[in-house]
Amino acid sequence: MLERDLLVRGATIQDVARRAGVSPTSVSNYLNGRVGEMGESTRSRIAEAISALGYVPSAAARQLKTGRSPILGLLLPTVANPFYGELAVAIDAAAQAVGLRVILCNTQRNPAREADFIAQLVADGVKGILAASAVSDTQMLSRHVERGVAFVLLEVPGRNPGVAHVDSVATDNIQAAALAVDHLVANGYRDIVYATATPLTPHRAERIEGFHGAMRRHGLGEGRVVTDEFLPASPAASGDARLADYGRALAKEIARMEPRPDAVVAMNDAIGFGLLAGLHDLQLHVPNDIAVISIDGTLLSRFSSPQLTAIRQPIEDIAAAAIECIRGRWADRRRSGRAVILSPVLAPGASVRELARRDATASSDLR
Amino acid sequence: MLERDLLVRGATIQDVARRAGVSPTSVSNYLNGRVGEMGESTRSRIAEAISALGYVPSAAARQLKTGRSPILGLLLPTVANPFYGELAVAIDAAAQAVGLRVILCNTQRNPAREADFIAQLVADGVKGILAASAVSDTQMLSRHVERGVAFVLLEVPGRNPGVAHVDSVATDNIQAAALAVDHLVANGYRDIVYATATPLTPHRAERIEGFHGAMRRHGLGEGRVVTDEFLPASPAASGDARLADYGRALAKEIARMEPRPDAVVAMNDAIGFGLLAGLHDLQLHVPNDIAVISIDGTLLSRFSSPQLTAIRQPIEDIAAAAIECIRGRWADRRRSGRAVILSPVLAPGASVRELARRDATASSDLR
DNA sequence: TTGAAAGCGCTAACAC
DNA sequence: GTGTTAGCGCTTTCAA
Repeated sequence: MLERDLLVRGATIQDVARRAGVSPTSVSNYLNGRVGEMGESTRSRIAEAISALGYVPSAAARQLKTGRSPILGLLLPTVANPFYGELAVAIDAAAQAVGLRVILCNTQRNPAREADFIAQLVADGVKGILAASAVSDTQMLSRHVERGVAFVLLEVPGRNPGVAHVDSVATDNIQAAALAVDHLVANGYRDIVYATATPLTPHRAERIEGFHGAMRRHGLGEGRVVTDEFLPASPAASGDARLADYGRALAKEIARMEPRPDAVVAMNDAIGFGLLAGLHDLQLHVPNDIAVISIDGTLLSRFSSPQLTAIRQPIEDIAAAAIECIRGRWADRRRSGRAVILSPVLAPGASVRELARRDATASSDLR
Repeated sequence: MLERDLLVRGATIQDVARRAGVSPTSVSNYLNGRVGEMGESTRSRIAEAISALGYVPSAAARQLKTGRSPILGLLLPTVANPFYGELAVAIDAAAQAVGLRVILCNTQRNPAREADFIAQLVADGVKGILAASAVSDTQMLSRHVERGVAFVLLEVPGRNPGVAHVDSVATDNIQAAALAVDHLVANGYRDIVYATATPLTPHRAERIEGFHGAMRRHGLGEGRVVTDEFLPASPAASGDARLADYGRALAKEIARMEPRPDAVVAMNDAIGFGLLAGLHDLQLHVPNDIAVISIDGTLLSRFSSPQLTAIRQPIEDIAAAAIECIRGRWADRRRSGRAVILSPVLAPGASVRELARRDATASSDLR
């Protein structure tokens, strides 16, 4: 009868204590790793009782008592977008590694959904929120921060979340675009254009800025930017499929330019993808007639033909830094806000012709 | 002082009751929608107090008391795979619609991770788990089911989860492959091959079965299957990128066949994608020289050039059915297990030449 | 080194 | 209609 009860309801810390012939306090100490000053026999009897009863501590009770929760909220536009999908996987893994779980919130870039999600998460007792979807309502943000919720803003443009005690982690967009240009210039390309979609979000604007800066630095002028102002603003949900079509349209525009550029930097993989398709339709060979390099370097860039050369965001590092920020703030709520800016890296593909393929292993062996 | 305390700690149901001049019971009733037999003034005073205090009920306390939790666990291989990404978005939306949240668990198809995730979820008090990653340990499964956790198995091959009181939702794989063949035959293609990757999981085997069946039904013999037995089993994590390369290799094999087939059905979008790339490399035009149709119909299929014609899994319906199953089982733990099999649909693209494009609107108007 | 007891915030009997 | 009360399972002083 009692056995049966335990089976259905689950054993409690009391049951374990009774079976081990100790007090609930000792079991609690055991569970929380305070085994240093505990008798050997006590410890082993507790261990036996726990496994015999199949005891699992109740997270709800623990949370009610401590006010802490091992669950994080992750807000992003949509994991159907491969970039955010990869980011979600990396964050899930980084969270797991330190015993945290992640609630997924696909906001579809809708501020109302975003606010709803945050309210729910807070009601659920979540004490850490990672937001890759721009949190627009800074008042609400700081209200939650006051109440002890740690926020990390991901992929925010600019270097400042604008709210006290909020951290941020982002890839250096300016550097990303610059790296793309550097790679092209290093391989003999000179007439480089930048292909971007509208609207020019701050995020996208930064990449353009990086492009112009790098071109100037190489003494190649400002550099031309190709964009299609006439494309109607796409509904957020289907935005991604649109971007590829859009890249295809941009390919036509680029092919018509006089003189025709010899390389193009794409705002992201989807645009790069579309460019590849469009250039192919126009019988232009990549990379012999024109090179393409894209920013982001998601899984998607591995699917194209030729495989896209890309500037890859360090997704794993972003994830690790974000989790680190959350835990740091839990440890010290009052520490000042920090902005972590990470460097992107070149992910070689086959859409840029390389002058000399340097043999990294050999040269480092020689030194 | 008290004000300040409320700000930091959050108001409780007691605070609300005191401010409204009623008992906690009434507030609880109000919160849980039992407002039918409640005085008008009581109700409005509670509402005022709640908003004045910014009161948010504690999910932990509620869960501790009721044993229920508004959070579901979602196990899948990885949301970096666009198919699972889309599935996750659909499930998140369906869950949101009925006030539930979703914890994301990327198992990478690793049984150990899977078991860990489930143990954690159960410890968190989660009472509903959706698993698109095959749950192999049926003993563990039924143990949790005994304790009141509702399970829904997603995309399981075959019609039977094999555990009592467990539901399943899946697309009809046999029908999916058959639909692909039907569409090709209806458009004049006869010599059709099926391109698949190894290992032949039950899931993949069903699609092959559907292919053979449809070919026979059309009097076209068994139909040939192309596969590359020599490809080493790929590590789960990078499996997706590999599949595209694999499709590219299969294209060569298909081009070499005597006689050369005029159409190919791809096991999934990634393979279809690779085929497109490989056929392009071989100077074969799609769909003029050879048609390609893929199964799944994810966002990915919209990115290719030409856009892939695909048999699309009804992802939104899968999500809705899954959430429905969970709630149904919560309502009646003892109801018998059910298997929901959903039909896929044709998603037209440009990789199959269509004999006659029928004008659906016109014909339906005439009838 | 271990135990007793209070209470986290909520819900659900059960009184009034 | 509304209020009183007893826990849900855990952690954490404080005592022994």
